[in-house]
Amino acid sequence: MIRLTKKTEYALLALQHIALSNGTLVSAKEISDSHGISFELLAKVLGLLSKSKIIRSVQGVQGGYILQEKPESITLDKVIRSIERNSTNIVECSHNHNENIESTCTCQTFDHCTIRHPMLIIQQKMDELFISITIKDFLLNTPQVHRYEVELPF
Amino acid sequence: MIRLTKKTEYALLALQHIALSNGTLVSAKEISDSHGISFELLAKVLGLLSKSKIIRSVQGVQGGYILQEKPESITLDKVIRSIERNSTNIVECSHNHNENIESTCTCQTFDHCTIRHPMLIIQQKMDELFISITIKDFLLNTPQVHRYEVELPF
DNA sequence: GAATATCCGACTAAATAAGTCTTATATTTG
DNA sequence: CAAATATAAGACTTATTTAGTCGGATATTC
Repeated sequence: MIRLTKKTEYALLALQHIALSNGTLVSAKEISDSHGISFELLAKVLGLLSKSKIIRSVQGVQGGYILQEKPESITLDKVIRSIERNSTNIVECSHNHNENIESTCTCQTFDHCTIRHPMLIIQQKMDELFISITIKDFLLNTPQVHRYEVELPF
Repeated sequence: MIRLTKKTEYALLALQHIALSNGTLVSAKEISDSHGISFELLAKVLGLLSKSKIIRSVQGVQGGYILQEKPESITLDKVIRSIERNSTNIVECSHNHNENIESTCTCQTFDHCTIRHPMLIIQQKMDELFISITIKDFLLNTPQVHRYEVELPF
């Protein structure tokens, strides 16, 4: 199946929630409760988003998460690359085809692969699509509409 | 991961191979041998492509497969829908969101899902992308270039 | 009738995804 | 300082999906 993982889904849900929270810190608990999703799994996802500097975390009582980038600069591409193991590659070898790194490719037909070129084109178009979508697209046409009222870190 | 399955990869490989075979019947063995892939798995894939009328099969000695549609009308979308279990849905519920069928959706937040709308947009754009790519795109810039020499069934 | 090829379903194994649990660390509040 | 709350991180288990294999049936040609 061509499918975003639950982790990525939770990431988008969380980023939307945080973006709509008027620049205040939001805890993992608040997000998991309000969407009825696993707290532990969400926490892991938030950890990954922190590590890739999309959000910033504050520990301790009254701690939580806040965006570290503008919603319109957080692309779906960035989110997926933060969360999913093999980023956005649609076939096993596309990273080898793409970049000139030493191959750990198990594809037996690599040397005479006849679909390498068209696959690269598809890969490129998917990347473009994922780059064109941002968290800003998750803020309109949603149940709540909020506005930033406090100073944000960007 | 966002990834086409090996089955879909094999389907594209096979369709390219058949399209380049001058309208003659091609056996599963020929395709699996020439690309070094599992014969059994490929045979299964070819069965699915036959069932969805993308190719036509002929049993018996000298049997094999032939395209039943023009390369430019065999879209990646059609291929994926023939092969992959849940077609091209990027999240579990997008088919429920899309069509008005009775939901078997396990998503707990369905009734108040805040990312439903943007997800649908993404789904649509991916569908458009997959429809825009056809087997014709797999016939240029490949190692071999052939031309149809015999009458084809379309 | 033998050889070759598709057809089809059951089955196994490997890989990935999803979810849980535990412990550690940081920060605020009383 | 101690308790409470929140993130951080890694090990672990379970479920689901994907990949691959096997065996037997059917159709066609020679």
